[in-house]
Amino acid sequence: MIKRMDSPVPSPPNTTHAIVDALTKAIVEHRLLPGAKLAEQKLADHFGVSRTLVRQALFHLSQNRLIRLEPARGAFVAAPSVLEAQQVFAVRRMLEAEMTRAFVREVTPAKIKALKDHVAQEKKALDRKDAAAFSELLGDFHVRMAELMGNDVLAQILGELTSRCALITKMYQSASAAEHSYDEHVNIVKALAAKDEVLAVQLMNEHLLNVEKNLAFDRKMPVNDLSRALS
Amino acid sequence: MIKRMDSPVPSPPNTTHAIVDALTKAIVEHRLLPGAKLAEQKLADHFGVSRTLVRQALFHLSQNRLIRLEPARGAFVAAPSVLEAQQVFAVRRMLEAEMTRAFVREVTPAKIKALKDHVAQEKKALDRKDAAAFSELLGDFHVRMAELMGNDVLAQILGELTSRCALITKMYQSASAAEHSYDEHVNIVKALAAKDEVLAVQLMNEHLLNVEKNLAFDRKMPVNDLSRALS
DNA sequence: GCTACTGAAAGTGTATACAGTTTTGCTTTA
DNA sequence: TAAAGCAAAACTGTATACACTTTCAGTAGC
Repeated sequence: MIKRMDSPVPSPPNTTHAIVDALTKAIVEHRLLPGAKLAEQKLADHFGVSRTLVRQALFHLSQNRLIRLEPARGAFVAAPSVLEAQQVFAVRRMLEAEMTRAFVREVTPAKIKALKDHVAQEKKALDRKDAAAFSELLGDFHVRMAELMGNDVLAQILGELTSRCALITKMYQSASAAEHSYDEHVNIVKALAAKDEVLAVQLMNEHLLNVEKNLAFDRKMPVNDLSRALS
Repeated sequence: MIKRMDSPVPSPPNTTHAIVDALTKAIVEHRLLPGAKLAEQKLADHFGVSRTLVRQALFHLSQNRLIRLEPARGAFVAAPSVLEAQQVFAVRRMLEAEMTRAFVREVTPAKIKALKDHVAQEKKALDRKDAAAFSELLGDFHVRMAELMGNDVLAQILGELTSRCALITKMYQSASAAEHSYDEHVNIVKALAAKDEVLAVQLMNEHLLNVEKNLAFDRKMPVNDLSRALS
């Protein structure tokens, strides 16, 4: 039997993880809307497993704050409040300002190239109007920076925060406000390549503030149903 | 079936959470040493519940990185590598530098008083040589700052990071290096009260660097057994 | 017509059963 | 004696069973 060499953060190819991924994707891509109920048996039927594995997946998602578990009532897609959204963004600004500073200090051509490649992917998704891929890539840009710094802990935390932001953004974003983000990423990479620490940090900070400011914090989101979203 | 009323936690929201808390405490207080195996049935017997609840608790702990889950082999108390320890501290420095900056900007007498009260508690634990309580209070100082800023997201992330640091510190700390931390907390609070942003940030940064520098990154920790640690 | 009850249906929380894997300890063999 | 092999024990992974709670439809009462 063959033993796999797993990456530092174990991403087992087990069923639970597959369910987590599928649900995460459905939630951040807004196929499952905030407030939607996630009934265990229905999910179990859909994925062809028992409730046991579904429950494990739901626990994971609740720790990532993508769903809410209400005792004896079940799991619901999270509907982050305005306050929570602002707190998430505040934490991201704290983390990413310092991350950007540190990035400039140990920047290399290879790292810049990796970021440019990523931004190029963003452009492609934007051009072909693939909103879902584009949105995911926008979040991944920040995770990519953390990975390039070689800090797995940072990358994981940022990954969780960007997932939450994806949900928040989808909930509150006024139409087509995301396109500016691409340009801002381009400018951030330029500043990083020029090793301009002050500018890079400022651009990153403004970028995050812009994303937050473009949210329309006065929406009410509807609830939709489960089987359609996953099919 | 017999429901046990556990003395330490008066009214836990649910049983799983009580198990998580008990194990977290045992791990960060080093009654369970890194590498120790956590067998599900033994834990279930100890807590008087079925394996189901124990498994839920173990999942939570693995997401907090306090334990490692190896497929088909079971759960083991985490033994953070030197690299991981450095990454955790790096993230804390990033977060807490900015947190300190923000704290100074919206400091109030009430917040200073809260921090002074906390530091006083640290002193009491130090004086009565209660190492476990002292260690926990040292971590809580940073979480308390986040809470006082009213940012729950930040507080939760810092809580997880300080838990990991508690484990790391216990693993690698050379004897009695923790006492400096108390003095450093005192000085940080002074700088915050004086609204000296630059000094406060510098002190916080140096404090975190000191904690990290005092670690002896050349230890090997033994493995111990389960039933004794929880009794 | 509208609210208050009631019982069935659906759903969650926990325990248990069972299959497959790993570990262990004994026995065999060179 | 030490290494290899093998079977039993222990343990994990998943499914299922069952008790208890919530939800909901339908009915009685006003």
